[in-house]
Amino acid sequence: MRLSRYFLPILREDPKEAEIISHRLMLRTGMIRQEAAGSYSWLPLGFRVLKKIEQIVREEQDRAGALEVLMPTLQSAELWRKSGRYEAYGKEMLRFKDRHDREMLYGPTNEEMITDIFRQGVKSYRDMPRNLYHIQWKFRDEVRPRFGVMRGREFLMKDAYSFDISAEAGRHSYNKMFVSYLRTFARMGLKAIPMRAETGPIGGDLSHEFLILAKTGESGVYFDRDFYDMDWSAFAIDYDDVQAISKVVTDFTNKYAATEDKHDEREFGRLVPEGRRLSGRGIEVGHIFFFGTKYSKPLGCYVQGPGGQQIAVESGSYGIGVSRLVGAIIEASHDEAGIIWPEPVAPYRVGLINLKPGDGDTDRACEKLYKSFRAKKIEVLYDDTDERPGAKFTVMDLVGLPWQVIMGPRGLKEGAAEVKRRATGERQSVPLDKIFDFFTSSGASA
RNA sequence: CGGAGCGUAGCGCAGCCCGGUAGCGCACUACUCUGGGGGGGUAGGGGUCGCGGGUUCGAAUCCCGCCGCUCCGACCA
Repeated sequence: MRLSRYFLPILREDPKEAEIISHRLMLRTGMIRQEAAGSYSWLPLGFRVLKKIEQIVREEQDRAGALEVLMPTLQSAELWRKSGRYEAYGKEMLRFKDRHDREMLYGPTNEEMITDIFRQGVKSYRDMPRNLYHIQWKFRDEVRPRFGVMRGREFLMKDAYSFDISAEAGRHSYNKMFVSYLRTFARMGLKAIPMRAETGPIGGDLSHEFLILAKTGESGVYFDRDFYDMDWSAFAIDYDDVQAISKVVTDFTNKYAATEDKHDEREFGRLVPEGRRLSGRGIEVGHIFFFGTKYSKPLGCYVQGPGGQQIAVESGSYGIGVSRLVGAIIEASHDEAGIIWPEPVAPYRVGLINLKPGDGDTDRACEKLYKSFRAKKIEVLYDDTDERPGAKFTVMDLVGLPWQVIMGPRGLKEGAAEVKRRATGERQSVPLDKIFDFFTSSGASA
């Protein structure tokens, strides 16, 4: 993409409402625009990142055997009455009436609807287990939206729902999601620590939150330093291998990690040696629950077992805050100059900078580079504008693309471009005919 | 929902106390000097002063009501 044809409304000054860094940077780089309290439009740059995160989530859900569906944002009150949550959910649920005076709501979550879908489609234990998920906009009328997309009222969430014939089988479904979450966050360059959690209005007794550490996190967290030394990448595990999956979960849950609501100072002291006790702030990016028959029973979701008996389905639900992750990643990865995108979620991999737009030779050289990048499927944002002649600040640093290829008359004379790595600031001169080797070899991998 | 505060150009703000019909910086447009990183010069464009009512000869400014937004606490992907 050429910057001269892009929609990138950069702000030179910090909008006053943005208190935390991710919100500031998202507004300043023109990723989002606020429409109302806790409600944002996603502009081209931000939307690309959102889509990348969504795609990673999707791939890992699919890998774990979940099946993607899409349920509507609007639901009727009827099902929620059956589960008893229509009254229980409170003012967070946005309610309204349609033209026929039917009570409707904008879905804050989908346990009722998916349970009804499953109930209608599956009658036999032979069709179990199943896990259905969708990635859809939710609305929760938060008392106090804040922190940009981190606590919006309208947000994009991946929610998966598992259906099993027994609690034991359900436990494996839960474990699969647990492991897939570790993989999902790791692919985005995040270490999301699973912590024992409150179950809140979803209900159930088995639940973990996944939190990433950030100074601006909303929850206090206490955990064992050992988490840092664990292998966060090697989860090439067969999801049907019940033992192996269970072992990963055990490894990640038998170390102490708790949010402040669940924190027990005495246990912390007993289980974790002093030198390994860490505390800080965390951002919740995922939350998984196993709630058994809490919804299947009131909603009449039963299947026939091998002996012909009716069995209430055992379920769990598994959420990832997709839009929140955009902010969370920035919280975890930025410096004074701006965002530092981890490669897998970066809106573009390379920023190509023409230092002297209008100069024929330089223009031609940059143009050639730009076209070659595109031909090689390397995502590139080409700054071909003539907006900031004497600038000390760079849009590219602010926007935080992993790599910058800087090209000017001097480089042209030397037959080389300067390649800058955003994360470290390290620069090197790369001969023009070696540029693509550079970006396809391991030298330029994340 | 309790407490605090703010709505004036795209963004950041001044003007309001002491009423006289709107200003600054950045951004934007044109020309120009520039050019290894928020640069300089000249000339410009852009505002229902959140909305409604009231007081007044006259309201951004005073009074009443409403709406929106932000921050601090209790709740949450």
